[in-house]
Amino acid sequence: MSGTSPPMPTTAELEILRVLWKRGPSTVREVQAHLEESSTGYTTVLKQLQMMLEKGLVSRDESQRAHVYSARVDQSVTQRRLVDDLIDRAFGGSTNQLVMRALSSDRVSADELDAIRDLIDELDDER
Amino acid sequence: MSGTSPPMPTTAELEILRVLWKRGPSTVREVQAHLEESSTGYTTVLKQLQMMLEKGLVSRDESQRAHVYSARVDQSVTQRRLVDDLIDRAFGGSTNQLVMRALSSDRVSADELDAIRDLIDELDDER
DNA sequence: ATAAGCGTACGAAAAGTTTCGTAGCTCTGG
DNA sequence: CCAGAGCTACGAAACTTTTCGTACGCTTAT
Repeated sequence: MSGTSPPMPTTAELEILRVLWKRGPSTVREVQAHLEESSTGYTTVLKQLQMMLEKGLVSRDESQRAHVYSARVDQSVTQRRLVDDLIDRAFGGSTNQLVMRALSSDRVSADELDAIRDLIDELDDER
Repeated sequence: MSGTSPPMPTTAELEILRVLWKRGPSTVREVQAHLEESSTGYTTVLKQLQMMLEKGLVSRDESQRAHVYSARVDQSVTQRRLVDDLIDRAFGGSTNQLVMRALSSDRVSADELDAIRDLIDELDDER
């Protein structure tokens, strides 16, 4: 079988994945139009998508003249992998410390704190 | 003044910083000995530290034959920057979502959840 | 039928990252 | 005094990532 999961997306690849996650299957031109940094040239985006196909990060439908690309990796799984990677690289494997660091930033509203509290209560029950 | 803060550390640089944060000022050899991937060659570590000096990530004391390097960037500030960067790149700027994603991973113990709950209560009071 | 437009494929430049070989200096034990 | 060990400095190879130019094919509107 093919056990190996696709590699971690690079920064540019992640930007593209975010467009695909948000919009669903899209052509190169559509992806390019919806990139934040839409200054990125058309062929650049095309090339990126071709490389991402190679890596298994996206799939494509070639039945139309303009190929249609779809994310092949799940958003939540990818986010999880990125977070876990950062936890390992910068926090010595402690999820806890990452969360503390993220929360002590003064950008989280009271409502959001409530939502997190609820999640913690839920998780707590499971343990 | 010199407003510009040092650039974000790369993966290899972060590994070295982690040693310096943990051990305090160290020689190249000491850093190399304490790297997880201690298979890294001596001159590789030396070169890294020289580049990090150039970038302003570390400082060094040359009063001894074996130069002594110190982290010049704060651990918590660096962690914050890395987390913020990931929040922007992968979570559309939502600290909240990153925290939720990190917590729903089943690696956090009940005690740790308690600690986070306490932090949230504290933060909540401030708002 | 033909030029303009839009699409893919491909090669490769430019920049950043990681790694190490080699040269050369200084200190120390025999 | 001299060989060897230990250190720094430097250059450059091997990769990866990002970006784009160019070539070429298909479709269509005049």
